[in-house]
Amino acid sequence: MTTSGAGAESIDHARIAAALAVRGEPACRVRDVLDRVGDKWSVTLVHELGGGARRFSELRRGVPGISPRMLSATLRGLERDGFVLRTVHPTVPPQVEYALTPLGHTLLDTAWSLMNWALEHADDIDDARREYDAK
Amino acid sequence: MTTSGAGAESIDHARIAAALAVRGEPACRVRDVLDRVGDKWSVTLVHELGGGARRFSELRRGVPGISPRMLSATLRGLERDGFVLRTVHPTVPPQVEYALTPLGHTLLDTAWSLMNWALEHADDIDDARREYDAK
DNA sequence: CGGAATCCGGATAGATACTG
DNA sequence: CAGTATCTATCCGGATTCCG
Repeated sequence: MTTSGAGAESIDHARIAAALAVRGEPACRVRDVLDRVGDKWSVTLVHELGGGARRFSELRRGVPGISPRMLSATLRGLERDGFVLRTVHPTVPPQVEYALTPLGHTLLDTAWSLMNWALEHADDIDDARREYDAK
Repeated sequence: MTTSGAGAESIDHARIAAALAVRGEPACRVRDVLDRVGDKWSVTLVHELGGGARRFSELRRGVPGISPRMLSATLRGLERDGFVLRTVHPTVPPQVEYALTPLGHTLLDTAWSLMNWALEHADDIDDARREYDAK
């Protein structure tokens, strides 16, 4: 058993099991976080904002393929959960800045560890797929 | 130990950015992993298998709400990526066991750190939502 | 027991056009 | 510039039924 660095020291196994068992419960944000990590743009945007505050159109350029609709909707969700702070500067033309909150930065950290795991094991996954598909 | 889940020590920022930018690329399993973590049953099943090998109907009972269709499909996906080993015992009636591979265990470790983060910050998220919704 | 096949509804997300 | 509105395609996942 690899008792690796973070996450292994004090996992509340029972609470995680309970959190996974149900959706939409009050104290069970585990499912919400997994859903968010899995949605199409949230992690990408959080990652982008990890480099510093960005404006709407900067994000639009920095995240190729995202539509204004999804950019707006995803940012609103991130803002609602307290991961992103939205600041409107009352200028003409209007200027809106998005930045990670401290909470958003901790999310980015754990997302990084997940993505880093994915990079480290990408070859293993590819190998397994080739072997599986060979049959 | 090769990987510590903390994620702060040697993140390949550039490769992660590249991996997030595109979907379905050869070496970019980052997106695949995020999608898998976000899908409805994969993490739950991996978590369940973390407790030891299980048979199909054991999983069906152990994971309330899952349909045989999604159980089968999710297990096949996990098997294809090398996270789960499927063993058929040629008995009557047939008996099939699913177990985590070593790779699957490392996935479970990183998933744990993510879920643990979610548990730790569930209150923060709830607070942020209440504040946001108040407006 | 351990699935596969089929059908179907709701959510997710893309494209496009328009506005303060 | 920073979004919203609408319309639509797609896909995920649930229910049901059947098979080896």
